[in-house]
Amino acid sequence: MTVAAPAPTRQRLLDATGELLAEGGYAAATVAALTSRAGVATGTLYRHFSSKEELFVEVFRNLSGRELAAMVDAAAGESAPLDRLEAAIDAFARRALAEPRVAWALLAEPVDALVDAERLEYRRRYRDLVVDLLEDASPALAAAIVGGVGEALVGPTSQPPTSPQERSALIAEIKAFARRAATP
Amino acid sequence: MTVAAPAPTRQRLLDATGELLAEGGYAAATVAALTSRAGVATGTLYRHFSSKEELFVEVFRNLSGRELAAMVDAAAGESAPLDRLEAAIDAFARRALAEPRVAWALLAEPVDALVDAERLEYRRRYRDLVVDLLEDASPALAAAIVGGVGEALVGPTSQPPTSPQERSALIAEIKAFARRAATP
DNA sequence: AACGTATGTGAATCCGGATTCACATGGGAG
DNA sequence: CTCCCATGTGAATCCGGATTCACATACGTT
Repeated sequence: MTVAAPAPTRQRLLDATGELLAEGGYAAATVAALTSRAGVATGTLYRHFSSKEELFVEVFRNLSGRELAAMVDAAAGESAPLDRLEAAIDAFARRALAEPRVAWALLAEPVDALVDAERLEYRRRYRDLVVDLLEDASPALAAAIVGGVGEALVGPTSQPPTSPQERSALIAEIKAFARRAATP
Repeated sequence: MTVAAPAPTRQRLLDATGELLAEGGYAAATVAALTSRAGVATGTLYRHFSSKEELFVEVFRNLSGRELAAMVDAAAGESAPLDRLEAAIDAFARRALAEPRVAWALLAEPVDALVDAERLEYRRRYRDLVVDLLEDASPALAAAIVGGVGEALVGPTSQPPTSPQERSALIAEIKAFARRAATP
């Protein structure tokens, strides 16, 4: 007796939106484009979500949750605080470089108010994760580490994706940065 | 010989936009609002700028240039690389905390494409300034330092403005962070 | 004075994309 | 068999803010 099993259509809308996001960011995910990719009419969106924004929020939440989980997971394998931080950053960096468009959409790309609020929430979680991994680091320091990793990786000044070697070098450098910053 | 001529219209438009920006961000600076504050009709904007975006770009450029200049200036008083970095960050942080709305508008607030491009440019300059102050630090490290300082100061996770003491403590913590991160 | 150019005006218009709604359709309940 | 509700459709509509443009006005030039 499955209660509220998500209608296939609903899931197709979520999937289509995620795909469009990964390809061309929020700008590419218009109602016309995403309903068409999901194989439904525009009006159908509103049978499952009260607005486009709400659909976006759900997609955003799913994607962000996955990233956070991957970091927590990676950190679980280590026991020393600095090693945990490094493991989490390693996971984050690898994933971000593998799917740069998604990373950009989650961390920095301009969107509407509701999604922005959601992003705020997730930034806080990243920060709190760092506070946690380092066993009660100050929030400001944790924020600086999160911001530093983010900027170096997907910030507007970061170089476009690199060759495998350069990629490894970048990740190593970012981890070294974080370790120094976190070392009292 | 004109004496104390009233600010020309073009300048009044720039000023009005800057004020609105400092008060309510880009969202508050609609064409209707800013022309009204400047005391002219909407159409007048287009006698001096080819579009609203261009007006914004000019305002943005002025404000950002001022910030960058303040940092360069502050750094000029020091001779050791780490001291120069610290002085520049100190100047940046004090100004950002004094005018948080402006700092947010310059560093992070979502806007349109043209302004975004300008912001990109200025982020690079901040980064390059750090590369320079540290005498050829790697761009990635410089970006991480810039990102870290920015996030801790005006990022979405940073606490709202604090009391004078808390403010000093935050600045001190950020400087310490940058110093550690920049120390080989 | 007559003309030309720069500047100002603001209601009308445009514009792109989200949202609505009158009209299907299908399948389960009574 | 009929009714009802959930779901689907897509053209029409709405919406908010930027942009245009026909009509002043001021002032310098000839």
